[in-house]
Amino acid sequence: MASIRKNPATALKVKPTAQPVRRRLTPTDRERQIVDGAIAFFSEQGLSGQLRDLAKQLNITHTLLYHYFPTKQALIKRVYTELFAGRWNPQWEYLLDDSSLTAEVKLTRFYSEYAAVILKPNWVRIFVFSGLSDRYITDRYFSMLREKLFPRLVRETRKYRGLISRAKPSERELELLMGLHGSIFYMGMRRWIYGQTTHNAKTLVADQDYIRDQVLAYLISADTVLDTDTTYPNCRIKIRNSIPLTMKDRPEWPLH
Amino acid sequence: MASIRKNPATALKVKPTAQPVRRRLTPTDRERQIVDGAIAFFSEQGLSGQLRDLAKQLNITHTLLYHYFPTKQALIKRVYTELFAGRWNPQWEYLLDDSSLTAEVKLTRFYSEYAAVILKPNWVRIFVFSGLSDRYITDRYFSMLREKLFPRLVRETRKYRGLISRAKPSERELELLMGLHGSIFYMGMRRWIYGQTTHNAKTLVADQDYIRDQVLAYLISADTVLDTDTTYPNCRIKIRNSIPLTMKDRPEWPLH
DNA sequence: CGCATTATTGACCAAGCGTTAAATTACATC
DNA sequence: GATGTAATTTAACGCTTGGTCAATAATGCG
Repeated sequence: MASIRKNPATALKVKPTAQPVRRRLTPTDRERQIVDGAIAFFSEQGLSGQLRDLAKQLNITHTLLYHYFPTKQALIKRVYTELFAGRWNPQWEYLLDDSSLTAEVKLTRFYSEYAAVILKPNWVRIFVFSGLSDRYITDRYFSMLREKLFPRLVRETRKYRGLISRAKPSERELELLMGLHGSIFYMGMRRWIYGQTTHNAKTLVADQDYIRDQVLAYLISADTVLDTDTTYPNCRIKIRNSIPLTMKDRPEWPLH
Repeated sequence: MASIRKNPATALKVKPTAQPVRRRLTPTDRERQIVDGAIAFFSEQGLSGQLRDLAKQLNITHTLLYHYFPTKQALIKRVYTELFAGRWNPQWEYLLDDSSLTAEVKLTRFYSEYAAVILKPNWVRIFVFSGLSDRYITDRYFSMLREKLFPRLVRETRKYRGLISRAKPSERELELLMGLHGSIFYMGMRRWIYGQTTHNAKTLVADQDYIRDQVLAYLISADTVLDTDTTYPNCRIKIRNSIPLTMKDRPEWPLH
């Protein structure tokens, strides 16, 4: 009896009859079920998914949703906070501040753990859905990254390059860093938005190798690329003049 | 008279009165106007944007859309082909095959031109919209890239590294390459989905510098990183054992 | 058991959707 | 200027949407 109340979901599964006599959960359980269901539902259907479909998926009527959330927006906002807020691990900041570790180790370790948290279908899809609509979550999230993450990464990159500047990160340093950050987020894009790679047991291991590659690529190139000038407009990197960027001077090739 | 028929749009603009007596375009012009408007509209509102709003934006009734496109899906499909098909420049393949240019030059030049084509709000947003919905366009597009672009880039990367292998690109080579590709696409994400950077006159120039940085970062690191093993599962890169990837062994830090 | 509480539901609404068909009206041609 | 063609609009349908509210029934408690 008590077990039924504590875990109604499993209690239901032992009754395979088609009769849907599954009602009156405790408010806490029902709300939990709704939020979890909403996360899965919206990440699949997008934020414009219909409440009736979500309710059907939960085996309840859509009106019950309004008993727990006054409006659809409120439910979405709840999904946001549930999925994004509180998933930032404060220990990451201490990890990146740990002076006993090298930059390679810190960046690789951080991005491995970070990727394990964010590279999930719900996270990636709802994040992008938000970016495409009102940017409610993306705006908040990036301001958090700009405050807590990017400065630390730039600092570590400088340390790796042998610099000890405390100056504000230059546009160029940040842009190069966004290359690393983007290349890792792009893993999630390919996997959960473009549906390209299959996610099997070996994936997690391969992810760490991939991330290490990308981190090393970033650090190595930061050492080389950034050692020329500080800002883009006056970039004097030597290859600049050797690469004609327009196609005008290229002769007409025969087409297929 | 004839000029009015040939370019009704401009003829309308000289009449600033609020009276909307702008009707009866030639079918070609109207269809053109609808398609262009739909591209702008759907990239803004998403593919679930309402036809009535699109029509209002075009100063026509939404039913007129059905005179030119039998269904909304047909209009969307038209937007797809208009926006993505035919924007791949065949000359890019010749550029990448040109044996008189170095890999740095070719990759930088290619990605600069490529970015100028795809890093536009319509392109990026509709592309991602498609990936989130039925993947109609993204599937086709990536299979095109896999056929025409990625093999060439891997080949050039090998040439840059001093290799002359004609072997099928390894998973690791491709993954590292996706880092480059993703870092450039991520420019579009940040700009047109996250709405982060403002697009001013200097942006195009800065883009080229950014792309050059990313290409160099990729090539430099490919030379270093890939010079260890060929596949991820057996990667023997020395840093591997020196980076403990889990946080378990890290002592508990004091939280804020 | 009986009662009060409240989780849950069914019926309903107004607005908005894609879509269709018929009615209008702008224009080319004679 | 009259006429036929067809571009365009008006009107309307059936359906779905987010949201409301009174009615219902499952549960805890005395």
